[in-house]
Amino acid sequence: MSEVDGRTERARAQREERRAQILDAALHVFASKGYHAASITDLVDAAGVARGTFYLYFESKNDVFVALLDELLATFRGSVKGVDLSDGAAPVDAQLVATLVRILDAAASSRSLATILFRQAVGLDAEIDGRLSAFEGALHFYVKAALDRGVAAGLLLAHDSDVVATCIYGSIRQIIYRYVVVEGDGGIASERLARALVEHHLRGVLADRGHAPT
Amino acid sequence: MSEVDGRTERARAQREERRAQILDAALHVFASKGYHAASITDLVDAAGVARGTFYLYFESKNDVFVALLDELLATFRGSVKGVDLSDGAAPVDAQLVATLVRILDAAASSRSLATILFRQAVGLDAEIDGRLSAFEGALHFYVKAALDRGVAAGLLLAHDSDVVATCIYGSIRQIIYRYVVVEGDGGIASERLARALVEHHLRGVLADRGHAPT
Amino acid sequence: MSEVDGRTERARAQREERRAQILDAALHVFASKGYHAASITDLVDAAGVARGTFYLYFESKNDVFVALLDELLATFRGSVKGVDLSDGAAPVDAQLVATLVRILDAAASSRSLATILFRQAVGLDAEIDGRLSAFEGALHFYVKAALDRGVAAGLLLAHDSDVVATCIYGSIRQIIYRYVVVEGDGGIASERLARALVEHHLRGVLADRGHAPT
Amino acid sequence: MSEVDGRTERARAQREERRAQILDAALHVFASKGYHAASITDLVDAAGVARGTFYLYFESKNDVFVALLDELLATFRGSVKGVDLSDGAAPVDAQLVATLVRILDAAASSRSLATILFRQAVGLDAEIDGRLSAFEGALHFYVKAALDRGVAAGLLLAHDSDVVATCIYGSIRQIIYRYVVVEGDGGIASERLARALVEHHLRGVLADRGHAPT
DNA sequence: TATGAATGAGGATTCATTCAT
DNA sequence: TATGAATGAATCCTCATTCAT
Repeated sequence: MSEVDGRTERARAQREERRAQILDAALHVFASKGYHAASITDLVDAAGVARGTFYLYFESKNDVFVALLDELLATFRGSVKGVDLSDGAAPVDAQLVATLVRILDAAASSRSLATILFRQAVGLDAEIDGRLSAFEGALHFYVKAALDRGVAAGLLLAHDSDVVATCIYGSIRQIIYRYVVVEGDGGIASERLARALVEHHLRGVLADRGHAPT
Repeated sequence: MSEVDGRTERARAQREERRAQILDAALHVFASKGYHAASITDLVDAAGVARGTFYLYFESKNDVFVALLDELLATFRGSVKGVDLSDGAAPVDAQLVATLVRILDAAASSRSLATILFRQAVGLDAEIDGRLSAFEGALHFYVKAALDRGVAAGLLLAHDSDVVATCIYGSIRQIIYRYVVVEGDGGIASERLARALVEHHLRGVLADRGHAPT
Repeated sequence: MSEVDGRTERARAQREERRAQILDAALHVFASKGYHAASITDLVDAAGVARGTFYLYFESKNDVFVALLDELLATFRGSVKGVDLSDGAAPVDAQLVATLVRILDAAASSRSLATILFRQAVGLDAEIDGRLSAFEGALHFYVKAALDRGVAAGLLLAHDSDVVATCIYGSIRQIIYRYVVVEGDGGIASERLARALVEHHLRGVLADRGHAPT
Repeated sequence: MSEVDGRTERARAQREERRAQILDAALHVFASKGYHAASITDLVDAAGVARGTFYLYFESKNDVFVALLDELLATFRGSVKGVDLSDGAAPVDAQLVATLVRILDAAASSRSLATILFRQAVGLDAEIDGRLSAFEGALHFYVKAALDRGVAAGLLLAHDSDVVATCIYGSIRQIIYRYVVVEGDGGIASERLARALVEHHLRGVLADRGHAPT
C-alpha cells in the first residue's frame, strides 16, 4: 500500500518537475523573443522535450503563457499589504516604503517574468488582457483605498483621489519598468527607489513648502 | 514642361492620397484588432485596394505600423514645449499644465493611434521597440531637464531627479492610458486632469504642508 | 466596357479551370489511395499547385471530396427516368433496361468516382454519410415507386414491395460494384447486364413457371 | 510439473481474457465512432487498460480491427450451409430460407460487428480489403454454385448465373445493411425477410406468370 | 499603376507507437 | 506483465509576400 502511495507520489513529483522544466524554459524564451515570435519549436527546444510532451502539460502556447502570468501576478499580490493606521503601528510612510520594497524585490527576482508582463502581455488575447486589467484594477484600487483612508484620517490631502491614485500607480509601474526591466540586470536599489517614490508622492517637488520643509 | 510638371504633381498628389487612404484604414484596423490579429487581408479590405497595391505603398505590414507610429510620435513631440523661466513668462505651473493639456488633447484626438501605441506597440520587433524607447527616453529627458532647471532656479526640490522624472513620466503615461485609451470614448477633461497631475507632483499628498496649503 | 467584361469573363473561366484541375487530380488521388490515406500534400502534388492554392478553391480536404461526390450523384440522378405506363410508351421492361444502361454507363464513364463512392465514402463524416444516405434513399424510393405503380397497374406482383425494392437496389449496387468498380477496366457490357438484371427481377430463377417459360 | 502446467494454463487463460476484454471494447468503440475516428486512447479507455498494455496484445490499431473482422467473417461462414438436393432432403426453398435466417440472425446478434463491416471496413488498407474481397468472393461462389446445381437439376433457370449470383448476393447484402445495420436496433423479422427474399429471387415480380408470359 | 491569383515557408497540434520503470 | 509518460513524424491550414497580367 505504502508502495503504491510511494509510486503515485513519486509520479506526481516527477510530473510537477517536468511541468516546471517546461515553464522555466518558456519563461526565458518568452522573455527574450516575445510571445508571438516564440514558436512551439522554440519552447520545446529550450525545454529539451519532444513536441508532444509539451502538449501533455499544457494545452497550447497561450496556456503556458497564462500559467507564467498567473505566477507573477500571485507574486505581486503577495507583496502588497494594507496600511495599518492604528496607534502602535509603524509610521505610514515606512509601511508604504516596505510594501514598495517588497514589490520591487519581487519584480527584480522575477525579472524575466516582469519583462514579459511589461513588454509582451498586452494585446495578446481577451483572456490575458482581462487578467492584466483585473490585476491593474486591483492595484489601482489598493492605492486609492490607502489614499482615501489617509484623507479620512486627516493625514493626506487629495482633491481628486482617483487621478492621484492613477498617478501613483503609473509611477510604480514606470519605476519597475525602468529600473527592473530595462536597467535591472545588476540588481536594484529597491530601498532607495521606494523611499524616493514615497517621498515624492507625499511632498511633491515644490520648493516653497511653507516654513518646515523636510 | 509645365504640363509634365503638372502631371507629375498630380501623380504625386494621387500617390499621397492613396497612401493616406491605406494608412487611415490601417489605423482603424490595428486599433480594433491589434497588430498580430490584423492580417494583410484586413488592411486591404478596409482600404478598398488590392493586395498588390498595398505593397506598392508599403514594404510590409510592419512598415505601415511604423509609419503610423511615427505619425503619433510626431504629434506628441509637437505638443511638448520647453518651460520658460524668464521674468515675463507665464507661471511655471501654468506652462506645465498647458503642455500637458496639449499632450492629452493630442492623444485624445488620435485615440486609435494612442490605443495602438499603448496596447500593441511593445514587443513587436527590434525596430519598433527602438523607436518607442527613443521616444520614451526623449520624454523622460524633457521632464528631467525641466526638473533640473527648476531645481537650479531654486523653485523645485528633488533629491533624485532621475527617479522623480521617472515617476512623472509614468504618471503621464498612466493618465493617458486610463483616461484616453480605456475610458476616453466620450472625450476627456484634459484641463482638469492636467491641473490635478501638475498639482500632485508639485505638492504631493501630505496634509501637513506647513502654514500655507494650496 | 466590353474589355472589362472580357477580362472578368476570362478570369472566371481561368478560375473554373483551376478548380477543375484540382478536382481532377483529387479524383485520381482519392480513387487510388482512398480518402484517409490521401494527404493535402498528395492532392496538391498531383494537381501541380502550391498548398495555398488548394485552399483558394476548397476549404478543406473534406470539401473537395464532397464536391466530387456531388458530381457523381448528379450524374446518377440524371440517368434515372421514371417509367411511362401510358399506351403509346415503350414496353416497361425496355424502359427499365434503358434506365439501367444509362446508370451503368454513367458509372463506367466515371469509374474513379464510382470507386470512391463504393470504397471510400462511407463512414467519413456526418455530412458525407448524410448525402450518401439521402442518395440511397432516393434510389430506393424510385425503385419502390416504380414497383408500386406496376402492382397498381396489375402488371407486377410484390407481396412486400419494400423488401423487394431493397433487393433490387442491392442488386444494382452490387452489379455496379462488381462489373464497373472491380472488373470494369476494359469497359462493360451494360446492355447485357441491364437485360439480365431486369429479366431476373421480373421472372426469378424458378424453372417451373407455368407452360411457357422464356 | 502439473503445478507448472497449472500456472501456465492459468496464465494463458488470463491472457485470453485480457485479449477478449480489449477486443470487446474495441468492438463498441469502432462501431460507434468508426475506425479512423477511434483513437488508441478511446480503445484503451474503453478497455480499462494502459496504453502499453494494448500493445502487449495487439500489434497495432489495424491489428485489432482485423481480429474483429475475422470474428465476424467466421460467424457468417458458420451460418452458410450447402443445399441438399437428395431425395429425402427438405425442399430447396426451405433450405435457402433456413440459411438466410441463420445469416440474418448472425448479423443481428453481432450488429456492432456488422455495422463495422458495412460502414468502415472498406478502403482501410490492402490487407483488410483483401480479406473482405475474399469473403465476398466466397459468398458469391456459394450462391453461384447453388444456382448452378439447381440449373443442372432442372429446378432453376438462369441464363447468366454469374450476373444472377451477383444480384442475389447484392440483395442479401442490402437486406442486411438496411434491416440490420440501419434499422435493426429493435430486432429483426429474419424469417419474414428471408422468405420474401427467396420468394422474390425464385419467382420475380412479373404478375402474368401463368399461361401467358410476356 | 492596379490587380488578385499563386506561392510555400512556417505555424500549431495530433496520435500511433515505444520504452523505462 | 502492466504502466503511462515520452516521442516526433506527419497533418492540416494560414498568411505575408510576389508577380504575371
